[in-house]
Amino acid sequence: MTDTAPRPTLEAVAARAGVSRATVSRVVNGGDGVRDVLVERVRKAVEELGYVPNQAARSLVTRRHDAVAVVVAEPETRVFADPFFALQLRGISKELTAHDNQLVLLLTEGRDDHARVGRYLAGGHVDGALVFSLHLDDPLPELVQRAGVPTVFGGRPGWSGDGRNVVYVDSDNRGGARDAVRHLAGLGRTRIAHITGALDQTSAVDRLDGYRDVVADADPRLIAEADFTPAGGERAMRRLLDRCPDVDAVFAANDLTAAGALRVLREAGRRVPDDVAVVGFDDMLPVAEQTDPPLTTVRQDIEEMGRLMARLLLRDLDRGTSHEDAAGAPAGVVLPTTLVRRASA
Amino acid sequence: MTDTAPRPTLEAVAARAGVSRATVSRVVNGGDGVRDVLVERVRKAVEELGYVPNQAARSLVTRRHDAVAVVVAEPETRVFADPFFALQLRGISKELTAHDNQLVLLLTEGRDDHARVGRYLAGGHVDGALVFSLHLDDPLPELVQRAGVPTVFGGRPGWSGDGRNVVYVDSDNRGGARDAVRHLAGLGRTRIAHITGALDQTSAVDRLDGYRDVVADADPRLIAEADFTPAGGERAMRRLLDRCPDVDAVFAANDLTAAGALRVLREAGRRVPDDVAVVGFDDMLPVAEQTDPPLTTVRQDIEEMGRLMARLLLRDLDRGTSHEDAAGAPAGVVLPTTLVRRASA
DNA sequence: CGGCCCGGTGAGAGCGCTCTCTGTCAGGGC
DNA sequence: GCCCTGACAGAGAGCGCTCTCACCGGGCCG
Repeated sequence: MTDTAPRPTLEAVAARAGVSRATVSRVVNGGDGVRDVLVERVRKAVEELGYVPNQAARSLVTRRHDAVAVVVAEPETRVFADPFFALQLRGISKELTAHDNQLVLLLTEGRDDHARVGRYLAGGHVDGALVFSLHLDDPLPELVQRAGVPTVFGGRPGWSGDGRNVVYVDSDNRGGARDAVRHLAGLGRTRIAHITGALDQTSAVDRLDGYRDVVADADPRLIAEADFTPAGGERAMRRLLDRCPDVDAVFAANDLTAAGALRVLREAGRRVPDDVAVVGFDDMLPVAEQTDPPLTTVRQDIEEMGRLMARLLLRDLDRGTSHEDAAGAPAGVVLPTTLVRRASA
Repeated sequence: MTDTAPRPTLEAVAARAGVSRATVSRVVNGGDGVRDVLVERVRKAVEELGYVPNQAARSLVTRRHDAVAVVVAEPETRVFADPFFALQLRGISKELTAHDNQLVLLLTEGRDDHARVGRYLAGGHVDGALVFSLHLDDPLPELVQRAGVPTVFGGRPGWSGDGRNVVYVDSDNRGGARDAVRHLAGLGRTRIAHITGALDQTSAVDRLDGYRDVVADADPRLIAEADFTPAGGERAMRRLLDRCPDVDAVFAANDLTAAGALRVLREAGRRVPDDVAVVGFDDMLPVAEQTDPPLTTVRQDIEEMGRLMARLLLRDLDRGTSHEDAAGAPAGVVLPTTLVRRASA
């Protein structure tokens, strides 16, 4: 019962339409150079038989798969703790779908898995790859590049790509950080602290750089290193309060960290934003809106990032193995951020 | 330079090893019935040439793809607002990877997209599908079933599957809800309210049923309908406070809703848990741990759900088109939940 | 009026693999 | 010594599609 009726082939459609296989193929693939009468006849036959081309057979000869791999390194990290990834994926999916490409998801689980991913990509199962790799020392980018698959990275990879130009899409972490700190300064704050993210990630480094751009002469004690987690934020805030009791503003590397800081400030009896103003980063909604007070933060258009990554990759694929246009192609695209004002600053 | 060197074929490996294509094929696919000497020779040739089988060619003849589609309906909803989906995906990915299957992600964007998904599944590009569909009236499950692809659903679908047995994996929403309410009762609370989730989703219905199991004679005014959002939780809590000022406990259908309720309670000057105890559902970490006070809630093993879905599907695929074993196969697998005690109840 | 060109069509050769079927050789039973 | 058997190896026929190339006829140029 469940037996799948043998799927109709090109041959079957050709027979029914009274034409050759070649003609059916032409019609199915756009129908250029075929008389309208025949196009119509073929279309009808396709319809009646419920013909769907066999992708495997097609790929075998075209060497195209119309499929793109999305590689996410070490999902145990931050990636999975917030909707960031899901949103990006959605952007990617939309763009790929619009161009009739499939999305093959590859989640890596620890170092051993890298080899598997490398093998898969080198195996030529997909036309290109979209790679998310957070850590500076991650071997994945290089591995992917070596596999010879056209690739676009999500976030600036901490890797220069031995000569080849690395294409990536990132948020303007540095600019966003600058905006956040300037906002704080504009509020008249003079002792502005920064709780960093995990500094083995470019986003954290860039945000720190942005902070420094504005507070060039920052008291080094005003910078506390953390790791993008709430607990890390708490610890950092305690340290900060301890060594600089006069701190009157905090720019946290992300919302989770800011939430932790907020809690410590409340415990310490500091009023937010009156005594200490706080700004986060990400605009991670379930958190930013739920904190007390709601968090002023820097928003990035995450879905658009995903979309752009896909668009960049597809463009590359379209013009073949991105030959000598290295000079012209933009290596990195940086998306703007916006400051979202809520109650915390 | 970027030109991919022509990938070695079976033929090439055969030539190098001095055997026939058939023998290489046998070795690559397990190597049964081939003398050890030859196996070794072939292995060496494969290694030296860096041979990777062409999946397209293989699929063409085996009609197997070793790929599974994961279909997520309408990611605009709750699915994408929390790490739920990401965790499930991770479980699925782990299981699929362990069995050398690829994960093709299909996100649907509105109704029109259903057709696309149906076409894709019917097109025989994947061996099976894992489908997440939240809403009772979602046409997707039926569509997928009609496509004739072996399928496992995530969450109990609100659809009986005209005769065929629908396989799904779900959390014990009803049992978890019972535990939550019993916990509240055990605390001596007598006016226990329930803020429901969106009742067009089976999870919300099941949780409501669980509540009713324990508070059989519940005052109907103690039940306030919401929609799984924080804002909905706020509104529901206000209504509750309004019509039953003597409420001394609240079981919210999820953590987000509970967070909203918490805020309204604080505004209203009710102390939690002293005046009103609150329990959530999901144990959605960024929220449950950040609320004030931290939320007592019902945890579900989300990653395991994903894993189990994949396992069930692969089992089905292994024994061919799940023929007449309908009677024996379990239609639904329900995973247990556990109550996580924090400060709110 | 003959040769040419050109849009439109069909024939056929693979793409790289699997799998059946045939062939071979060694060993054992009679 | 002959035949049968069993364990391996190889030959070859496709899987369903694309794409090149040959072919055919009609309009056009000379």
